[in-house]
Amino acid sequence: MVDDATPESASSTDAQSPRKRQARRDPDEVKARILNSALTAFSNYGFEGASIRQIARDAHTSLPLLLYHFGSKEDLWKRMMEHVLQDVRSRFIPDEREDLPASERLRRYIADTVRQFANTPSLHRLMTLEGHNITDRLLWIFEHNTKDSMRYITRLIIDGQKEGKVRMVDPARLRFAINAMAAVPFVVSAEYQLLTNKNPFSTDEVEGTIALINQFVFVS
Amino acid sequence: MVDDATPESASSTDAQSPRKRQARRDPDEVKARILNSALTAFSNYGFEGASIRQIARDAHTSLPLLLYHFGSKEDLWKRMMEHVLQDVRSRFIPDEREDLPASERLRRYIADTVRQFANTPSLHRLMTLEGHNITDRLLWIFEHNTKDSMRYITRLIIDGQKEGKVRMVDPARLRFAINAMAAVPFVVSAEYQLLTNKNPFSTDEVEGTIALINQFVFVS
DNA sequence: CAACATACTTATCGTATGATCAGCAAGGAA
DNA sequence: TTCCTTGCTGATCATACGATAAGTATGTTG
Repeated sequence: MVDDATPESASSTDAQSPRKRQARRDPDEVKARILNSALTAFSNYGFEGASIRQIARDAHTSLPLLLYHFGSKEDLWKRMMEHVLQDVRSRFIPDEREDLPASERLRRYIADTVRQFANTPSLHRLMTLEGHNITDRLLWIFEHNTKDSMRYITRLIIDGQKEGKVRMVDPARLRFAINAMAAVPFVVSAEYQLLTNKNPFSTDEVEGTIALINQFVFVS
Repeated sequence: MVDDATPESASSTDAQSPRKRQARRDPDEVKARILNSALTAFSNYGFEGASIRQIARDAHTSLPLLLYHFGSKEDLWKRMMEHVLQDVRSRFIPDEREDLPASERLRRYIADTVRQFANTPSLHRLMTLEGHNITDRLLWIFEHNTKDSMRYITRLIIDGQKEGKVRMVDPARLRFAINAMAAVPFVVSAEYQLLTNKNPFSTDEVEGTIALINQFVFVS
């Protein structure tokens, strides 16, 4: 799982590692630290606001080494994005169990999505930061993630509506609403905390958010 | 109204202006241009990502003049925020008509909020950019806007629930959900357009968004 | 051992950033 | 007419930015 907060990461020099033992210098470790720092920085400050110098500093490395491993700021952004999306997918897609009715799979998707954003609030922040303007980076996200995800959930909504379980509203609009409600408490967590005196990441709040979305989406 | 796109602004050298006619040089005009450019830049790139040099350039002025009028980047941000919040309030608060039931006022609040975000998507982008971290700027927004707004709408929700018109869910959570659904289509408008091939700012989409939120909030 | 690739460092590039200061020009008030 | 405030410009500051080049260790492979 992507670690959103701490720079620590599992070493790849473990016994079961397939590659030959690489003595003391392990580039994968510093790369992982850089990717984690990059996630924090890009999601906090946006692409142009983030400084790869600062990212290198946070990862306890130097700027030239960062650029040696990742080439450029743009490339670092993409590698970071691939890293975090791969992590998302690894915990998501498995639920293709065709034996479940669509509405039930939608219910699971909602819960997974909320927990996903709770675990990795940076992800949705990244998409929010890019989502207002058509840039190369938005198109990149769209091709690598959004498009497939959208297709999948639209299917679920339509099938769930046929089952009579899902409220009859425009699927695209509903998907946006689900995403919005699932993400916003974590994206603006500080504001949430100021307003409600509650930690949106706590189990109670996460479950409450899921329950609210379910109330909206499914017909009673 | 705050103009989110064009740098043009109404001149204050009109005949009805109370201040003495000020010859050719009118600082208010260039100040207005700067504020509009600042809104665009800060909401696009975040506080640290935005460049006051570029803002000055967009406003057809120089950096020293910008700093002469606004002092510093931080101060410009605050003046810009005051400017946009004042504009929001001027089109909002009037609906304090006590003769209407709370649920009806909530219905109006929802429609106003959606249209507000459609008119000034930058505003919510600004709050999203600040909302994840407790900074001086977030606290500033909180004190100057969020707190009062929250108090007002929480009242409406609770009263609406007493009237039996509003779904019985936690008021704070409901407010966040309303805000999220009202804002997100405009905040990530480019993504919205890519996914749905529809313009979220069009009248049809705005009204559709309002209708969806109403379906969720009010009991049938 | 020699040859070579990989990981990394130091020094430096040109440019952009936020900010300051001295000076100037154009009113309005005395 | 003199003075003073206000609006504005040009030059310049130290610092930060993304990026590159040259060189140095530390392996692994032949």
